[in-house]
Amino acid sequence: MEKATEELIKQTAKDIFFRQGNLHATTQEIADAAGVNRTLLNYYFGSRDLLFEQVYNEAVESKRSQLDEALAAKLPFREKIERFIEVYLREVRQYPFKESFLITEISNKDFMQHKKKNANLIAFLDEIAAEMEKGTIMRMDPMHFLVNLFSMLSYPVIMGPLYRRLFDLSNTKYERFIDERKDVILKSIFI
Amino acid sequence: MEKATEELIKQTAKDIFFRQGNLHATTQEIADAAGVNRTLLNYYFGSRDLLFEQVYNEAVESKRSQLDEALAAKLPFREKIERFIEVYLREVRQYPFKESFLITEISNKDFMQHKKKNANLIAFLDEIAAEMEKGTIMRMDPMHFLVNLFSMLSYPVIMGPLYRRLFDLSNTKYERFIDERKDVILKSIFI
DNA sequence: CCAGTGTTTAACAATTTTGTCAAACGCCAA
DNA sequence: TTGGCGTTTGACAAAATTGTTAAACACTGG
Repeated sequence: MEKATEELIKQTAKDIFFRQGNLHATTQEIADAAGVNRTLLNYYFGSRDLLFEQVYNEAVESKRSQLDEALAAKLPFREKIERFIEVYLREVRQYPFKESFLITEISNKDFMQHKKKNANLIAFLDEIAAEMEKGTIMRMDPMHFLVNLFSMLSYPVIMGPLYRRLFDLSNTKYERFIDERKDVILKSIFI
Repeated sequence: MEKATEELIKQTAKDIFFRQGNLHATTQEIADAAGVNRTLLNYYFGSRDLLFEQVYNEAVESKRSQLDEALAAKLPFREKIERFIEVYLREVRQYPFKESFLITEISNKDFMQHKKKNANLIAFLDEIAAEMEKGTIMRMDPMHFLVNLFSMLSYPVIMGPLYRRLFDLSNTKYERFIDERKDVILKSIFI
């Protein structure tokens, strides 16, 4: 019942994919980084693809539950948004390549179980609509409101490496830039 | 001087990477899709990596020039933004995985030539600042304004496959959703 | 027509990556 | 201590991917 190694391998893989951004790492690279024999990947996960599948599914699931949790919090609307931004930014800065990995993998694989439409999400969309009635945020399809929020949060971090070059920014400058995002987003969203 | 085949191969590669989203396509897959012998990839490009490098560089360059062109247009601010949104949306819908490809490749390679900071970009940032003075858009660091715009444009398309699953949306529904983005973004940006 | 030049192909070789298996190891319980 | 069981390892095999070469081909200019 020694799950430590299995977990170590999986965590190492996630670190390589999500943090270092080495999106086509080989099993050898993962094993080396974890300090174990490559055979163990097959022993515990069967094959490279199955390891990827597991990592992928857990990443999607963690994203989903993270979103769920944030949306279900018993807080006033604005605070809820603020907390969500903080949580999301922290996560996306820790694992800047997580969403990129999901995108590169989603095209190939088709193993995501189709779950029922999220109840918390529906409730939160209503909450957004109510807030529009109150006039604290702009009127639009609540779905667009949510997507705007996600976009402004994720995109600058995901595309950091690209825009740093496109705009010729230094790393420290870009770091500072990301730090400012929370306030910018709040100002952009609330009237 | 028969450049047709070389071009065919390169275009096919771009189609596979940027449109189909097969971000780790093999040389064989590319050759098959182009209907040519795999050896030609080596004949024209030397190696797989050099082909990737060329595709990558051209993608970055096209993005840069597309941006440049839009920013340099002699148009009133709002129309300039509108046109930019249209051009960008058309591009990003035609090649939804282009930016994802750039992100997955940028980490490995280091072959991008470092160009001087874009003059048009600087001019446009001033233009944005002037517009804030006029009060037609919200006050913030012009860089953030630009990033907000990029984010709201790109992210929903890039992450389409993911959020379609996360939110359990049908394809046609998501298509319609993207269609609405232009108006939503304009409403979100202009006061 | 013919030589020459650039293009394309098939067969082969090399490399890289993944998968398998039997044996060795370590640890706990009988 | 020893037998058993899950874990780990190294050596090997298989598969997949990329790179190379010589020859066939096609076309053009002389």
